[in-house]
Amino acid sequence: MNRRSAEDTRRIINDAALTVFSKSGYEGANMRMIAAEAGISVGALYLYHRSKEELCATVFNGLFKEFRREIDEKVLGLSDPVEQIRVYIGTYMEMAKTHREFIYTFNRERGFTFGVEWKRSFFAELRALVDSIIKRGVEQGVFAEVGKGEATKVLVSALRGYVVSIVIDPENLFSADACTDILLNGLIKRCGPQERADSLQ
Amino acid sequence: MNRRSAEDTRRIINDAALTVFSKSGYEGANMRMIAAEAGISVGALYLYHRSKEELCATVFNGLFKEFRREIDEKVLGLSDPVEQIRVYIGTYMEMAKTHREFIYTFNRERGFTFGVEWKRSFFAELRALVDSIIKRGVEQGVFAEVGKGEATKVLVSALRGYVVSIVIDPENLFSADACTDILLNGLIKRCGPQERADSLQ
DNA sequence: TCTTCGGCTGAACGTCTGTTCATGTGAACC
DNA sequence: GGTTCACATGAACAGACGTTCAGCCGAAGA
Repeated sequence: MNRRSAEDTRRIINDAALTVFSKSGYEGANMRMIAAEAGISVGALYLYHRSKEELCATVFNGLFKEFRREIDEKVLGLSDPVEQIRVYIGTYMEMAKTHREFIYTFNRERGFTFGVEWKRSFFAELRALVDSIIKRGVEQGVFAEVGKGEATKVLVSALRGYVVSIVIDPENLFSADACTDILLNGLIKRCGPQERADSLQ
Repeated sequence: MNRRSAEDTRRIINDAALTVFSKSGYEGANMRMIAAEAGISVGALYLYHRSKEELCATVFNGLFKEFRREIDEKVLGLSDPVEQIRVYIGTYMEMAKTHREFIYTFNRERGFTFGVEWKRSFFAELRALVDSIIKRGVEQGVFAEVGKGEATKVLVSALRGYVVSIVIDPENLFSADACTDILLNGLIKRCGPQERADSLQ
């Protein structure tokens, strides 16, 4: 039954691994589960990947690149910082919902310590992107300056918390519009002539 | 060497369990580690707790009560909603830093599925508290109304994301003041006569 | 001194894990 | 038909885990 090419098998394994890791986490998943999901033997996994770690790393790297590409594609073309923030938030939330568990797993899993370096650069890149958006907004006089990059961190944290909520507390999910509204306009009621920017509800 | 009373041993075990679970997570921790930390034998653990699950549940429940008590004590006495939000954020962040890993572990750990019910009620209670603060603020005309409880969810998520950052991305930590400022006043620059409320920087 | 008993020990057990390796299989070429 | 080779198998291994249990220890009462 060696119909399949090595290339096909590799893809099948990667897909199965993504499915299983997403459903069970890194430590919760085991090689037998992945093999079963791929309809393949345990031994075959080791023909394509040196170890569980390396398999997980491969899957993660693919997902990261996809995420980064999509965010860049949608955000970098826009010129209005307000719009950029809105789209960033929307895209992030969409991606998070699509890859729910895996993103969360890779954020958390203790056993997945080898990915630390990638995580750092991943977060750093995303933060740098948001940072540049906000900085430009400040220069244009649209955004207020809050601390040194503190606004970026709060925004990043809100989205990070959103991912957590997806997995463990769905009741806490909010809409992208509401999130954008609050981060842009704040909770305090504005009573001056200045209206809430882009009030969407 | 049976100097100690059962009560003392029970306390020693709970303390050790908190330490080990915090450091290694639920799945990462094992009974031998907890026994070693407590200076006790593995068997003794089972004289006081039926299983690893039950031990973790005990530790978690204690921490939850402490957390809830402290939040209530500091927030409920205040009358100004703005001040309540500020103190809530500050207290939450302080508690999170103190119990870093454990809070995060209990938020996440897949192996810790049995605590799901407690988690739900824990989150529900905290959300209800914030919700009531914001609702009162809206009634008093201090806060703008955003969706149905959406503001609460964004605030909760920002703090939840803060906890995540503590553990996996310390570079993303922000100050309580900055967080309060952004959630209250938003990112958009206010150019009317209305100043940023309680601007702290 | 002997018995009882609360408190404790840690080797042993069964199960599950990541990984290996001797072996099988079928297509493609000689 | 025979050989080669890429692809694949799954029983077996070594280690780690949660849990158990036969037994130890020292104080207190008889």
